[in-house]
Amino acid sequence: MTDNESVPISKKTTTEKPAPGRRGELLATAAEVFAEQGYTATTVRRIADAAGLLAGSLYYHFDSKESMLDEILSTFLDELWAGYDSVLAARLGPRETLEALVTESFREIDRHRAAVAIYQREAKDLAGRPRFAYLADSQRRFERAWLGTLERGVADGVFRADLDVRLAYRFVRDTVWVAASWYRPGGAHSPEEIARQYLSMVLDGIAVRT
Amino acid sequence: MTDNESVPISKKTTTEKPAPGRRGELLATAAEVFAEQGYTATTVRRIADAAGLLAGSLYYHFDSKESMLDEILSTFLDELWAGYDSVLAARLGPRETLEALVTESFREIDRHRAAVAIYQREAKDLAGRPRFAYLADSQRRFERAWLGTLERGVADGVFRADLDVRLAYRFVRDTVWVAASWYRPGGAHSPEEIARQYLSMVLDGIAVRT
DNA sequence: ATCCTTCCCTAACAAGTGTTTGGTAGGTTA
DNA sequence: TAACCTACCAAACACTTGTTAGGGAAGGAT
Repeated sequence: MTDNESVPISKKTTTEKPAPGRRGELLATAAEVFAEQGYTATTVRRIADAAGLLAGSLYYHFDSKESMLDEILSTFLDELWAGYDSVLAARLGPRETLEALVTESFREIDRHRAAVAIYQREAKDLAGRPRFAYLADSQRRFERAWLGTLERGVADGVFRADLDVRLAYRFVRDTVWVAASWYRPGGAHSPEEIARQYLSMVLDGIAVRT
Repeated sequence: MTDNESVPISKKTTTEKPAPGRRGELLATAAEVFAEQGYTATTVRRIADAAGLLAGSLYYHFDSKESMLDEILSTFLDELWAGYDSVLAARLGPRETLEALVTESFREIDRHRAAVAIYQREAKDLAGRPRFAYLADSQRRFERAWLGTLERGVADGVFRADLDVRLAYRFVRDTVWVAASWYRPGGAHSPEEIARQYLSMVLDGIAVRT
């Protein structure tokens, strides 16, 4: 069911974000380890190992293990919503909006692969805690954006009306974001190419038209 | 067609598996907690709490926490492959095989929701450990079944040839199994109904045909 | 009445957890 | 030169983790 392309943890080969200073480097390393092993399964000693320092030294840069996770997720979500908002602000038609959202999503996966993987794994549990309330907020905004686009498309007659819209929403949402679990930046396909193929499947299906 | 293979109705309120005796009850409870919080994040004391006994008492029934996970996953996979194999043995056409596999998958999600969720979350990490080598085996069989069906369909001209088959495989696979993260048995839709709608989207797309 | 099986409890163990404290080497600034 | 800041280490802290050992209550079988 799931792929098993485990990548050995290296010290500095992260293709991740342009990190400002040491703090950013450590965050990128932590994100990589979190994504690979899960948040709770990851010990601060493991992060320190991967970063080349001792566990206690991490606390010079961060308050706690949880605050690392917090900063990783909130940074990602800020950038995600910057992209989404500019798409939504363009007020395109439903189909064009969907296409733009999907493409933007794959670009985010390309840039924040680790953060997306962490989000996928842990968001459901974390959303309950007060500190991570913004995750639940984000989920609601997310649903409004996608579900609204789908409903508008059904009303305009560009999306099929014989489908459960809510089911279609989860379908589209999941198909896009689970890609973070197998996607590796610098692979065979660019984010835009993957988005194009995904959109082709979601919009027109994989069956030959008769 | 409907398998009324006389499954003994347990007196517990869990809609999960038919549990033989106390051991099965405990396994079902553990699966529920694992699915909710993740395996490593779950303490044996938490499982014991949910089951109404003390942590140490679990070790009368099981060797270790890991063996609980093992039994949950292997039991699920055994049943999954029983279903898949009978589908594959029927040697239907590519499209019919795909439909049958998807439908069977949603039935498995319906019956083993917790186990599927655990599998989704942890399989990637576990597959490396020798004890869970069967997870990697299962992944390979899985890929062969789905990818083979898709390739056969392309060769037969029933599936589109202009798509990356490997991408399509991951697309179909993921769309089906991530449903375990939101599906709740006894909800508005039956497994068969969800399968029908998913298949409609995967095969024909969500866009209106022009 | 005795034995045996099933099931659980109490109490502890060693290892690992996130985190704190005090110290220090090296570069930058005053 | 002296003071200061950055980035780290070494060593410990209180706590939680999975797990074990020994014992006992209930009930059916002999």
